[in-house]
Amino acid sequence: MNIAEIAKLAGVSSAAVSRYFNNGYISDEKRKAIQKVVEETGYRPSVQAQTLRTRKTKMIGVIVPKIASASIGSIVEGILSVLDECDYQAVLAVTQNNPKKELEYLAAFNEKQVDGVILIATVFTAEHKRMLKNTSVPVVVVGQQLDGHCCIYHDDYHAMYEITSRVLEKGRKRLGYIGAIRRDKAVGAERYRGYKDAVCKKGMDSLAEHTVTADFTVGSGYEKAGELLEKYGELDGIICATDTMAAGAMQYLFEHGIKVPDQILVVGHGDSDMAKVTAPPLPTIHYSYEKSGEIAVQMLMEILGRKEVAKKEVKLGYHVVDRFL
Amino acid sequence: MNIAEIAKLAGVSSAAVSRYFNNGYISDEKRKAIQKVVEETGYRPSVQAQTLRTRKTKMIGVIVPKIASASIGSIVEGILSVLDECDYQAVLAVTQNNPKKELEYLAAFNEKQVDGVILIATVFTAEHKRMLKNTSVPVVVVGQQLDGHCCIYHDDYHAMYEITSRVLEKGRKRLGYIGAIRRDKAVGAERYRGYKDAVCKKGMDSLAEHTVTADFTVGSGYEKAGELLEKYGELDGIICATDTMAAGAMQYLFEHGIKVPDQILVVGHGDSDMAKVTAPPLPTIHYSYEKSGEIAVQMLMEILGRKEVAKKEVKLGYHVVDRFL
DNA sequence: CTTTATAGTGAAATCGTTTTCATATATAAA
DNA sequence: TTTATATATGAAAACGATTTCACTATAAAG
Repeated sequence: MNIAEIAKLAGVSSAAVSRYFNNGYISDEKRKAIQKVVEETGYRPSVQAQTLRTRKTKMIGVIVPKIASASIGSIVEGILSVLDECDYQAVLAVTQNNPKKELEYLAAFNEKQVDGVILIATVFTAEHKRMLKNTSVPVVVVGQQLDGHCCIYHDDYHAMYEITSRVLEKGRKRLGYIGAIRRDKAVGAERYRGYKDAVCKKGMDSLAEHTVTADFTVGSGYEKAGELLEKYGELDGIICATDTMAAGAMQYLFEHGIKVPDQILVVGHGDSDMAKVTAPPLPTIHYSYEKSGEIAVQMLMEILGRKEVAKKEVKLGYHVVDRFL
Repeated sequence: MNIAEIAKLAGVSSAAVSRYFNNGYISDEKRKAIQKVVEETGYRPSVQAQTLRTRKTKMIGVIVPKIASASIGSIVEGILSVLDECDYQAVLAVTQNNPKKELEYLAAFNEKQVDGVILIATVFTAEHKRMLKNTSVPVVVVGQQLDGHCCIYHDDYHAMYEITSRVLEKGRKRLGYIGAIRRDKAVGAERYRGYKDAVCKKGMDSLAEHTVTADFTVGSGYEKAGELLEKYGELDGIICATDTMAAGAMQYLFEHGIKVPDQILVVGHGDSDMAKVTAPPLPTIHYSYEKSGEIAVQMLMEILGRKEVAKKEVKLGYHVVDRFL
């Protein structure tokens, strides 16, 4: 059942049928005739033929490091909801934090499989940047600030600065920090910088060194909490770069009979469900993950609409989820 | 840069170039010539043209109720990893548990946008079944048993039966159950049936009525735990149909100063990270979610390979994550 | 009564492949 | 020497839409 057959049945040319579906010039008379045939046959134009001819796939590539993650899941949820409104679809690629796969997918999408790409990556290498320069499809980066590119990210620095300051204001004097790899600019570098600046501001510069690096899992949070306590002795506060790692740390403290928050105050970052269900629940930072996904799509649609590619950065705010006693 | 230009540059016909890419008859001489030109130009065949001609999209539609969920995230992760190996891509559709959207996406995918569909749904209505009967693309259902369809699911009944029995064997006598809507066959009906049969087996039939229904969120687990205690008085055990709801219940008990497990033993279902980070961590049931996604893809590939559509059911096992003292 | 603009139309070209078909050559078997 | 078989090839016909182009018919303007 193709456009030619429909045209024949309706007694018109296939051009007319095409116009019927694309609001071109067409008389009421023919419109009616075509409508009738279309309804009777249940005909739908072939998406692949349209794609070949128009060079528009109505698809957006979404590249993520992993999908079984609360924050990324929320971003993707936001992306999909707006994409659905815009009548676009998402093809999803998971890189498992493998930079090679990241570039591979970027290249594949760039080979004109999709109209645009939303990239959620943790680490941007020189090669990433090189490749991003030479893409022919528009790319929007989410979760990381990246000079010269469309991106939408959170104010990691001030968020961490503020929550650390609040912990210090509670009178905690011996903090430790469980962070992420520094090459991850947002989660690794910026959040640590916020922590560091906050402690230094109070003249407690030595605390800036009380730091270990975990890998985003509960297990690593558990392990690194132990390492932290072993290395730096008696702490009265642990600041974590993510809720997941904070929850792991909580588990360690629970198992070792250390009272939270009496002995050690633990704070997370991200406001995931996990921060809600530890005992006690964790103070944390709320980011609008879903919103960031939505904005990313809106930005992409804007770019796809007018051909001018206005490089734009959007920095989103945060708020402290204040569960301090 | 299309196949004709490459053909001209290499001094061959476009058929030869096509054969070059599809392992058809071709002489070494011409193969070399074509390879040279392809490398120089960086030519890649147009996916859309191939799709139009071959009617194979190399895409699988994946329909999920939500993506920001630990279990679904794992399934999707499994799906994507195998899909990647098979050189397929996934187009992801999130229905937000809206059955209308579910059918909508199913219809859209069926309109020949994808080669196959993996459907993760919670509730199957008559309309679902009717639509599934008339699909032209193969569909594999994950997480639910569905007569007459390819599906892969877990042994929810025996899992819940076993963990409930274990709780009873620990001497707990007054259980309560936080379940999900019964229309969700796997999580709602089967798990409840396991609970019921376990308590009845011990002659404690009245416990089968100690039940409330929550909606998969932490908040609802919290709320319904309160309701359960209010309605049925002093309980010494709470069995939950999901970890998330169990974690919510834990939060309620923590806030109300009820000791777990001394006063009330709480168990979850699903072995998510959330069950690891409550204090104490929750006994739960482990399912191989990722594996189920992998198998779903393998099954789909098998169907796509040979044209015979062998309706197949796969029931996966479980194991108890034994955190009982 | 021309000229001009506008709405409406279909034939045919185009998008970039794969695949059928007809044919040619080289090798093996009879 | 003939016949059968396997390997190799390109021209041309799909696949199913959109869009350009040339052309009417009608209305409005001069």
